[in-house]
Amino acid sequence: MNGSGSPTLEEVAALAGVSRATVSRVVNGSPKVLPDTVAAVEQAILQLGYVPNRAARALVTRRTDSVAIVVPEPDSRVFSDPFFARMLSGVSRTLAPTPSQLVLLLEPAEADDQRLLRYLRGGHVDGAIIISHHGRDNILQELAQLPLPIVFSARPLGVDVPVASVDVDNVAGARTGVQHLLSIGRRKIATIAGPLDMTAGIDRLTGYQEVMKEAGLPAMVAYGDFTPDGGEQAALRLLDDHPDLDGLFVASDLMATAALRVLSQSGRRVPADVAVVGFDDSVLATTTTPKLTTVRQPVEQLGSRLAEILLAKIAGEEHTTAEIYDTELVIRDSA
Amino acid sequence: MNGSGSPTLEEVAALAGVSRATVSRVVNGSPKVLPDTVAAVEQAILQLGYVPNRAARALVTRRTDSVAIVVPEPDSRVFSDPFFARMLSGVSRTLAPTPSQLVLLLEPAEADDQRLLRYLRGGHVDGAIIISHHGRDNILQELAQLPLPIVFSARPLGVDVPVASVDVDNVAGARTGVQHLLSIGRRKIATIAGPLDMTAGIDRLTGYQEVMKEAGLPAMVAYGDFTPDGGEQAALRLLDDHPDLDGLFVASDLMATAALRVLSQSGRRVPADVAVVGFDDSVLATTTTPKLTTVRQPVEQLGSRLAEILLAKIAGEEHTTAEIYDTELVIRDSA
DNA sequence: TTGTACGCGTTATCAT
DNA sequence: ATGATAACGCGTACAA
Repeated sequence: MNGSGSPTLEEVAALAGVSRATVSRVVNGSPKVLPDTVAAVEQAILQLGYVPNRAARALVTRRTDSVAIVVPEPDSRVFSDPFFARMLSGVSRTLAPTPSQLVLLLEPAEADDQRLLRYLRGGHVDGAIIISHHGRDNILQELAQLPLPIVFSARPLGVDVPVASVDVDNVAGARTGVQHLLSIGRRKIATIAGPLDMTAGIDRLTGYQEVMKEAGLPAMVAYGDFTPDGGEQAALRLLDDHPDLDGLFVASDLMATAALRVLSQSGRRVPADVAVVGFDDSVLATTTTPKLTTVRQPVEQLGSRLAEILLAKIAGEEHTTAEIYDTELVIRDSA
Repeated sequence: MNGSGSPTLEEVAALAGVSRATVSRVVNGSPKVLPDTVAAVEQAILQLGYVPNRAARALVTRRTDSVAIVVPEPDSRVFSDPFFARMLSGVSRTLAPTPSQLVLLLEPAEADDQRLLRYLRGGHVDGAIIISHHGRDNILQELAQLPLPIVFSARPLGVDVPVASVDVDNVAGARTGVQHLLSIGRRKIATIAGPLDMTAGIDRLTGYQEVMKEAGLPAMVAYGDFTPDGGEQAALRLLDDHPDLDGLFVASDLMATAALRVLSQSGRRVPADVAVVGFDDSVLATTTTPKLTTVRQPVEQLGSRLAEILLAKIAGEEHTTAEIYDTELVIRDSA
């Protein structure tokens, strides 16, 4: 026993009557150790409750067995959206059976980008997953160029080097949603789009615009910022400008919930007067009245895949492609 | 430069023309270093982009500068509730200015408790925050007895040793909510309680029962599991058993949203026919129709305080008391 | 004030 | 198959 209470390799070796090296081999599953020796060592490990010292190991292997999940967003919007928790859940699920631990790097207050970059460059983690929504400054570009395995949760805006990323097909998802509104007979279809400094905002708007154009219908757009407040403002503007609209495609469930409320308060029935389609299929979608018809993104799966790719990159594989996953229309009561 | 690309103390020393030890002193802010020397060293550090190797440092200091946030819940309910993200945000906020990193320990699949305990005992982190909702098995008891600074996010059920914990006054919060229903003239007040293996479930029910008893009114209770589905089932049962109820106190916003929907579908108007009060003040509360009146818990603050206490314990302070924070009634449209 | 020298617990190389 | 032994990068008595 050393001072800190944890037994060391040395002590296990002494108890098992072998050398440090042999114990190390057993711990790391080396094939060339006599079964008898293995048994003796394992017995000693059990008896002492030995746990390898990660710091010592990291020092020599130059691997930390930990990966970072980075949220380089100074504002707390990320947290109010259930999206983030689902992502985390997915990442964690594929990391669980590996030795890798999840280190959370958040930028809660004013952006101290240099600190973040220093940390990532300092060899404290083996790789990083970037959950970023905005193309803020050029932090994404700097992250992309780090000499460290990195994957992005969405095609990072304004980055001109090839990166690995995982995302849903936002354009196609939006198309599905708008087409559904068309298919149930709506013609005066407006959209509440997300901010244009996020790929999700841009692409979902594009999908809406494409379908409307193909149908020969005029586009009606208001912008929100993916928050309930933003959704509310946008919905009010829309009703003001186009009181006769009969369909509404909203770029996120969080904003859609607010829109539903605004519609209801304006005396409109959903879906009878105005049919509403959201985007995400978050927990929120089933808490509204009526339940929200929405475009589901498989967020947990994205997170899971993100982790898989990162692990592969850490293992040395090249990977600089954008993986795109399909969305799925979930029809409930609002459209 | 060594193989990994990061410069070492040695290289900084060479460039600055001093010894390793002196550089180390500068890095760690030792007071007795000549200003000139400090300047020279800092210049060298900057020039080389030196970052201390955390593994090497941890090896000798026996501190890891990282704390764990542990969610020993095998099911994913934690993630569907915005509560968790807010907690994380609070913890992260007070950790940000410190050197400590946040390590996330989740138990996504079947509980591998021993693995978790081994990890925590292995000196990989300096301390841990336990976010636990259930009194599952005796994992909490085992955690509480670990030779490691630990704080709990709520008074842990079934633990008979003194522990440090932070929570809101759930009894008082529930009382406030129910009293509000009384104050607006409701007399047939039911509750949707949480599960009785969580302190939040028990205490909020207690608060409800106390107030009802004091008012000489009969209690009407249905149980949910803090999910929307559970809330829906409970609401249906309640309406079935007590079709004439005019007030409803729901132990969580997530369940309350479902209850609102059930009430609406049953043809009842909220708050005209039935007034509803939730608990949490999560993002959900403003997404419903009508907006939810609810008992706010300062979740970010709890997380923040949790981190503060943990840091203090790591620094050597004793701390085994339960800190209780106040809730606040947020009156919106549902009651 | 600064430098020397040792030890932290592990892996990896090289003998045996 | 196993055992010495040398790194890994850093902090810190102890010396100077």
